[in-house]
Amino acid sequence: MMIRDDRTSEPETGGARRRAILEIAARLFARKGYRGTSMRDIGEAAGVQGGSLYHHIRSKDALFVELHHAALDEAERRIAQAASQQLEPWARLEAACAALLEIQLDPDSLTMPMMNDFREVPATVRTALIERRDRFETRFRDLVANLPLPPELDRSIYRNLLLSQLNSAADWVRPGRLSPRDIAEQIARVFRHDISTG
Amino acid sequence: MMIRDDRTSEPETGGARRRAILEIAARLFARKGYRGTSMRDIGEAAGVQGGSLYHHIRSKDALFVELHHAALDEAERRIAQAASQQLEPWARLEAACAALLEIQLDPDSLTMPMMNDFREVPATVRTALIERRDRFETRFRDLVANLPLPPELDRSIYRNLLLSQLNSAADWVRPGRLSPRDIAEQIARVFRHDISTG
DNA sequence: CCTACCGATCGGTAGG
DNA sequence: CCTACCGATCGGTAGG
Repeated sequence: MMIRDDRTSEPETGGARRRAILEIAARLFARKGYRGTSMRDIGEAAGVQGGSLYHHIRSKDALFVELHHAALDEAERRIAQAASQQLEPWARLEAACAALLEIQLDPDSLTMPMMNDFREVPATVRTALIERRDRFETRFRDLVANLPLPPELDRSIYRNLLLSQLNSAADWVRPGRLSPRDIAEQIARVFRHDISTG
Repeated sequence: MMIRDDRTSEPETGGARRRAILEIAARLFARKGYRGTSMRDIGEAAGVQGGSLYHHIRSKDALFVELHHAALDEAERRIAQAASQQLEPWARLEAACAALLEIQLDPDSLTMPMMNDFREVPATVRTALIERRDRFETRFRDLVANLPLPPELDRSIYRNLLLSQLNSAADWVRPGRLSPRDIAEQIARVFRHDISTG
């Protein structure tokens, strides 16, 4: 997880301390969910009292939204980078899938894995999350638009199916058994349907 | 949601009252999740105080597990019934997918939609849920085993991909826009890969 | 089925 | 960054 550090500051003070706290919070949210992670949990992991965190953040809600946005920022970067290495449409799609899966399946990526359980989050937070996620998913629109799909496949549904497939992978993949690339390859094979060549 | 009524009793007393409470609780759990639904919420929806519910149930945990198991019991029945109407392997699979999707996408089915967020549930409950779900998913093993899949598709991964696809549909399908059958048809098209005919 | 309460926990704040 | 606390809410119980 890359987190911006606005202020110029000595190591382990100011912005650096804040960044460390954000990373700790991200790990906890990813593992235990929004409601399952208390401010006291975060404080304990950071070696301070829960109340002391409010020197660095405004509220639990704001913290979560900030982490979510930073996670999607980084995911977009990595996916764009991976796709740009490929020219052929299916290869581009598979590279993007592999990049997203690597993020979703890495237990230490601190990046995304919890970003799907929108229901356990307050309504105001949910609105912000969904808006950002919708923008993120737009990045897959061109990737899918360039595929030579047979006409009986609806591209909008196809894109949603692919994205939900990628996002739900963490729910069933047993860590260590299958690599993100293995899963990405199988997903690519299932989702590959050329209009001409079978 | 079908809930067993063990005792013979007059309408709206004993078992009937209990069943009504279970259905109310199932609806709330489905909409708000486990942690997002308090016993007081359930009591309010049932027209009683939260504490009064403990005359009918032992604990929130036990209530949730009971609802989960009843939901999977009914889902298994409906899926088996739908698949049995078809002979051809792909048709059987599509029928099973449509049956499961109808359950997952019906906001009033009181049946399953919340059964995926295992992370917000206590560990002891989670164990029971996962065990039951694994047994449920076994029902799809034969359906997949009978498909004439090309050898480069791993049947175990394929089955997991299909199930997670079906289970995550409720997260993105906007109710009313697409029918469960439409989604099932598109999923069937994406997942259909014959070994011989393209 | 109710009132009244328990111990625990939550997000957050005051005041230093 | 701490101590000490707030008001709210939680699952659950006692006693009727």
